Amino acid sequence: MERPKKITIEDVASHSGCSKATVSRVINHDKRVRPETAEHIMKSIEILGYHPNTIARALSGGKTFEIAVVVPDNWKAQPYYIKLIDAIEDVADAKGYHIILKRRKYLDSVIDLVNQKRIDGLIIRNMQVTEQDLGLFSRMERMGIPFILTGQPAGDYPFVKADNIGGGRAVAAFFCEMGYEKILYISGPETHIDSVDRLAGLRIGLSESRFNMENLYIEAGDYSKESGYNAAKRFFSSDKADAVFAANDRMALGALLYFRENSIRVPEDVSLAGYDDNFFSEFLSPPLTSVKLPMSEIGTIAMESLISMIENRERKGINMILPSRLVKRDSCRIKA
Amino acid sequence: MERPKKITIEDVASHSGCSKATVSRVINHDKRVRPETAEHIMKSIEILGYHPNTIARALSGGKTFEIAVVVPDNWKAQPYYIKLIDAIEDVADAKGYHIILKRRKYLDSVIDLVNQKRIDGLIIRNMQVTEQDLGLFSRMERMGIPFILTGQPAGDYPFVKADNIGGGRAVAAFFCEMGYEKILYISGPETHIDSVDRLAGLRIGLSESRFNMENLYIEAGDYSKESGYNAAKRFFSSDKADAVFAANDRMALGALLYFRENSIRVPEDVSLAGYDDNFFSEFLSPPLTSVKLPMSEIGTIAMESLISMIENRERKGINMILPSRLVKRDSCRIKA
DNA sequence: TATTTATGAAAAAACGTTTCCAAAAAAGAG
DNA sequence: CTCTTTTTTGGAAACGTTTTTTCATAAATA
Repeated sequence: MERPKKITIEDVASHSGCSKATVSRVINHDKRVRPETAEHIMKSIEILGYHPNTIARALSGGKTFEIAVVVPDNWKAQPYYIKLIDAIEDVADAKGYHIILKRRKYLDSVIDLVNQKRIDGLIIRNMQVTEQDLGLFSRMERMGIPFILTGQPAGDYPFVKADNIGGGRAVAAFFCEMGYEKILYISGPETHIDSVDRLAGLRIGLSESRFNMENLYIEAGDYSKESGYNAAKRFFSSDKADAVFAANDRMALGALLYFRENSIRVPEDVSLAGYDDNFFSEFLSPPLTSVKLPMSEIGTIAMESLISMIENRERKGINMILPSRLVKRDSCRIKA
Repeated sequence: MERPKKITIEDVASHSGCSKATVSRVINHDKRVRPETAEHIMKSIEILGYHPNTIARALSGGKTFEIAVVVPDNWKAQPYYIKLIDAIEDVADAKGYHIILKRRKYLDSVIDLVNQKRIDGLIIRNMQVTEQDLGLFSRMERMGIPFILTGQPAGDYPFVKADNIGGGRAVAAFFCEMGYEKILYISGPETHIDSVDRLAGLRIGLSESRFNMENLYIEAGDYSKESGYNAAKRFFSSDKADAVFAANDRMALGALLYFRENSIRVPEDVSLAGYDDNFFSEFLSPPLTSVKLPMSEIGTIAMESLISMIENRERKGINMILPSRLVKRDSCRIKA
């Protein structure tokens, strides 16, 4: 149980014959210290193996080098969040930051962290914007704690998000290229901007290819596997289409299950595409065509931007929309 | 940019007419303060809306209420880690702790946190034990920072892990029940204790059911999908078996792909089981029989135990092995 | 009644930084 | 060489707690 005897700034001061103040200035790269003095102190630091105590630093009004990352409660359902977090951590570590992970349900505890100034900033993955969110946002703004949204933009706070319109458009272009003439879109909840944007993109892309809009049908879902199943059932029990585009992969999976149960072959009888490029998509049979979200890029850019806001006391953060990529797999086939 | 004026212990002291020391004692439930005084102070705290500053607390030698959770570099491949983390966070939040997430590759930064006493404890998911790990473990022990392993036990440090032997045994019992008489085990890396344990469990279970051990075959893999594919290919190109048990789901998936390519029907021609009950297992066709790891339970117990070590200054942590559960799905069928 | 012992509360020291302010040293101007 | 300006440095306060020490009062013992 040996106590290795903490080396403090005091020790460095006495060893180098300077004052604590000067040593502090040296470690913080304050330019108003004579170069020779600085070098001398650096040597002492080296010899003693001194490392500044970050807690004391934080107390004295400095930074904590911790940021919070808030993910949705059910992030388990979307393993791509791991990519987001990994990217954030990569940037964070390079700059000496640590990340505190929080699910949305524990927002109260995040608010505590903010009030206590225990974090230098936040990255929030918000799928919708509640009153509580807005309260938190404005409080953070008042307290001067920077944050970045990586889900839905809100107010004019900084955000980094995926281009859902572009994704829908890419699917449309692909569908037209494959010769589909009758298309079913399975939507998410009406209030959910992602689903709305994807549909908007789909419409834009279809128009661009002179698709006859009367042959675009829409069934409502709620992002769940079951709702995808039911949407497919509602439509296909009395009708048929060349292709189905679901607003997310889980609904696409639901539709796939319906097709399988009813001997509708994919892609021979109907082509199918989803969105998110969820973990399981490539393992389905047939592997599912989907749109891959740029989660790594979002994480990287969000974190870089956040750090820049923290370190340069920038008030204004970025607004950025990153392109998504269509991943073509066997669930779509050219129409004969 | 209004500064809401921080309320400190000083304010509470003057408002209540007591000293900072007494207020501090009240917040920390020190019993040597007269109940009436305590109540009076509590009222002041209530009125002023005082919340102790955790950074100052930490500096003054107290706890930080932060713990680090270390996951493997490629945790992305194993989405069940999210369950582990969620369970840890649930317990943590209830007790007022925050979790700092770190991948194994950033262990240096974890060591910094330890040296600075910026965390009260750690939960480490370690798949193997390196020199660097052992160094960290012994340093933490010297510094009196509690930690718990949730992967491989090492030294006699506390751990919580899944029962791999029991899982293998359950598969064996199930296989015998289904009437399989010739079985292929696709192993993981030889050095990997999980795979070894699963095989050991398989052997135990088979013996218990008087299986003829000469009909147990083994092909080596390395946990990757490709290695599963190749293992299946090596064996089935010149032989056949009633059932295949892969040491993890990804290899089972690889085998499944081989079978599909070679028109070997699952489960009609061969039954298949994996391990981990990975996210995609239930979405395969056929859905894959697998062994589900008790990740939530591991997380809960690890965190509860860690907190108990932290708060009671317990030296000795727990050693615990939690049962795994066989999840039967359509990839296995009774042998005619 | 005088002396010791508990008990409750205040004052002060400690934790390790940063930063403000003033003093000292160096540099520049005349 | 003196006076002013600028640069560099040191002392001390501040950050908000916990903890140790000290002190006073009330209760208990002699």
